[in-house]
Amino acid sequence: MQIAGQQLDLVFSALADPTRRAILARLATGEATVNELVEPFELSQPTISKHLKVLEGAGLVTRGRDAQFRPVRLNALPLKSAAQWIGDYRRFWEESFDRLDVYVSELHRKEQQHGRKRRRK
Amino acid sequence: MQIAGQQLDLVFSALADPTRRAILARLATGEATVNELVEPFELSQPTISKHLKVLEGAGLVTRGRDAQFRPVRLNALPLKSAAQWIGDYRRFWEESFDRLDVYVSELHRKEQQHGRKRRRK
DNA sequence: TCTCTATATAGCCAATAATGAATATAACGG
DNA sequence: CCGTTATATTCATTATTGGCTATATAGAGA
Repeated sequence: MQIAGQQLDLVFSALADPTRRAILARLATGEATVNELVEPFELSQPTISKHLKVLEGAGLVTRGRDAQFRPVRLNALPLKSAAQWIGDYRRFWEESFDRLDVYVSELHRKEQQHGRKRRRK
Repeated sequence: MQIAGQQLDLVFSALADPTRRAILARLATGEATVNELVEPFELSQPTISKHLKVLEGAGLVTRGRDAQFRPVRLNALPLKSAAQWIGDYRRFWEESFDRLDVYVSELHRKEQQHGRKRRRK
């Protein structure tokens, strides 16, 4: 989990920034140069380059080379792992399972209350 | 996107830590007290409490009250938004679309090369 | 009330991350 | 070779994070 988890660390933390998510959204419409990615934002070019480095570190984009251009391309594969991880929790948000779960575990908790108090360190 | 995006910021950055993901995994088996969550880790209780605060801030867990216990419960709903966001990219990782896409956009890029050079600031 | 137990808060530290300004590199066009 | 464009790197600054220890609070139970 530590070894495989590192990939998830990188992906999730890359996704935790709205600028980076916007960059990915833009790349979903096709590859772009750095300057094309700078334009829509009020951020400086170095700032965007840095965000791109983070995305690249997470494997979410790849860079090409074309003269002085370094076209940026979406690579969605790491999102698959993220989607799979989250997918394991789908049953917890689907159906009105949520409230039922709360209710059941509430009962369970109350049943265990006595045991809990007895728990030794 | 900024307003709705903040929720995603919180969720993704909460998920970006392996300890917090492990806590969620544990909670998927049922609610737990703070001390029960501390045990499996080599981390101090305050550290776990801090992680719980982050998870709570992202809406991923809720806290109850039961005497001196503050049972922690999974709330997977925010994961739904995260799953939806990621889901928009599914088509990019499914099929062997990836390599094809790269190839196509490579061609496209080369076709546009001349136009790119002419681009004015 | 006194003493456990469970949990939270505060304060501190080291490591990392984000931001902006300035500069460097790299490749084209002439 | 020169000038221009595209992008990266460097620095300095500041903010955030994750961990710790020590202490505080809150409730149970004797």
